[in-house]
Amino acid sequence: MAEDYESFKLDLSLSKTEICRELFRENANLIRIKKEHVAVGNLVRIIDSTLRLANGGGFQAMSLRDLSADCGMSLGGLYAYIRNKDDLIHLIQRHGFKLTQRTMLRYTEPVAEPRERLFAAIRTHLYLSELMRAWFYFSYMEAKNLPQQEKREAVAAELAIENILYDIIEQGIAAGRFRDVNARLSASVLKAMLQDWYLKRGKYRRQNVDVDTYAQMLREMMDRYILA
Amino acid sequence: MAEDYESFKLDLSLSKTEICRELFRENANLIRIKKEHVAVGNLVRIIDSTLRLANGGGFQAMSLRDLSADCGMSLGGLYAYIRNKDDLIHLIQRHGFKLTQRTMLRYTEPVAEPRERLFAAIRTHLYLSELMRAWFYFSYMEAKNLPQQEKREAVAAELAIENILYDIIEQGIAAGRFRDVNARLSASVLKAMLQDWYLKRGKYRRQNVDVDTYAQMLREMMDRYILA
DNA sequence: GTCTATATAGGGATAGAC
DNA sequence: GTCTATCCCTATATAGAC
Repeated sequence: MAEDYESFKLDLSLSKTEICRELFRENANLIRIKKEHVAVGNLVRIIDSTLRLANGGGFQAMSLRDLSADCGMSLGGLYAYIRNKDDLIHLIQRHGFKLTQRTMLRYTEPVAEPRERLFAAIRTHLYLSELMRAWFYFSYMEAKNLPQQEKREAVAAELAIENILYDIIEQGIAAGRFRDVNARLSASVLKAMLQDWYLKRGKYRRQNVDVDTYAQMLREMMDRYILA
Repeated sequence: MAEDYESFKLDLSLSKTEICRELFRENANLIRIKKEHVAVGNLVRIIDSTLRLANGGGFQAMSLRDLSADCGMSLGGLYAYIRNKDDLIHLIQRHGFKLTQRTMLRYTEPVAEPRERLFAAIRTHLYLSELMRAWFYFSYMEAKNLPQQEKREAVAAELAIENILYDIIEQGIAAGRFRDVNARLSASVLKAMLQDWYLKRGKYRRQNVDVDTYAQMLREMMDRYILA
């Protein structure tokens, strides 16, 4: 994979428009607008505004009037893209998880050596969350406010990401490259450190820690903990 | 300090009533009820319900009508304890930070040896968050929904807790017991792992990981990362 | 496909009885 | 010190014009 964050960005070349285009195609049944170029352009603004407003004061506190004002669309117009307010969370979350899982696999599967593979996983997660900070933050913070069924989906999706880490660690242990640690628990605390990167972004900026520095820190931590 | 979680609980002997008694005394100017035994009893129920309801679906989504029904008090009666809904967050958060900081210092300051002192900090944080899980979870999740001024207070309070970890690590480096790591960054990621304990409590329960197992895991991680 | 106007419900907060 | 009744506002969601 790419050597640093800037190369990763170029390699992935993931624009807001492209993200929303895929999101539109996945949810064509739900969205009443049929012309792709119209729908995608509006979705970009709707989601952009949702993330900004909700990450500021919480999703519940953001009224659809606030949202429509911020994204430059009328209140009635919004309802051509969603059936109700909660659809917005679901839309954003589901696509985020899908994208994360796919990207994690794309950059880890080609790497055979366990230690490098784990590092690739660490970097991919950090890089992607750096690129889509607001998206990740929103998904994390609003997960608990979902209705039962969708909450379970969200928990399951989170677990799927964690399982990618778990599998790498297990594989490393089986290959004798890693010590015989508790792989599940190791994956969990690694995940906690990965998530802190987007949850406390401001703090790390104040510390002058950039994403590659943070990645190196986690690599060293895991190396020391886990290498045979 | 105590050897395990159960001994810690006995040593600290912190009941809901005692927590709310102190909270009442600190906020006597704000609370209109003057008889301590009356006020404390009601505060216990109010806060208990607030934590349960807000941790379920978010603080904004919890109406004061829900709250009054849950805690068995009338809507009008509630307003003798708070001036407005946001007071509830502030009340809970401020006292939580105070209690955490005091408890952390109480159990770490007597320990001179850096490695043991760091372990004492780890265990105290985990134990306290185990004892007051709902409280910690609430404080974390609702911090971002506070108005500017109070949000800054919350960030500062969080930093004060992190600084306790930072100071211990710095001290260990100065004493030559720890490697010359980035102390600030080390404290930050340690904090992330400590917080994951109360943020993902359900996950760890499903893994059959109890608080002392988790504490040992973090001790080993930090040992391997930081020992000279 | 997007708008304005509006229906309907439920929110926070207060007044004043007990 | 606690309750009931109520004020007033803003929320989500929809109807129907353009």
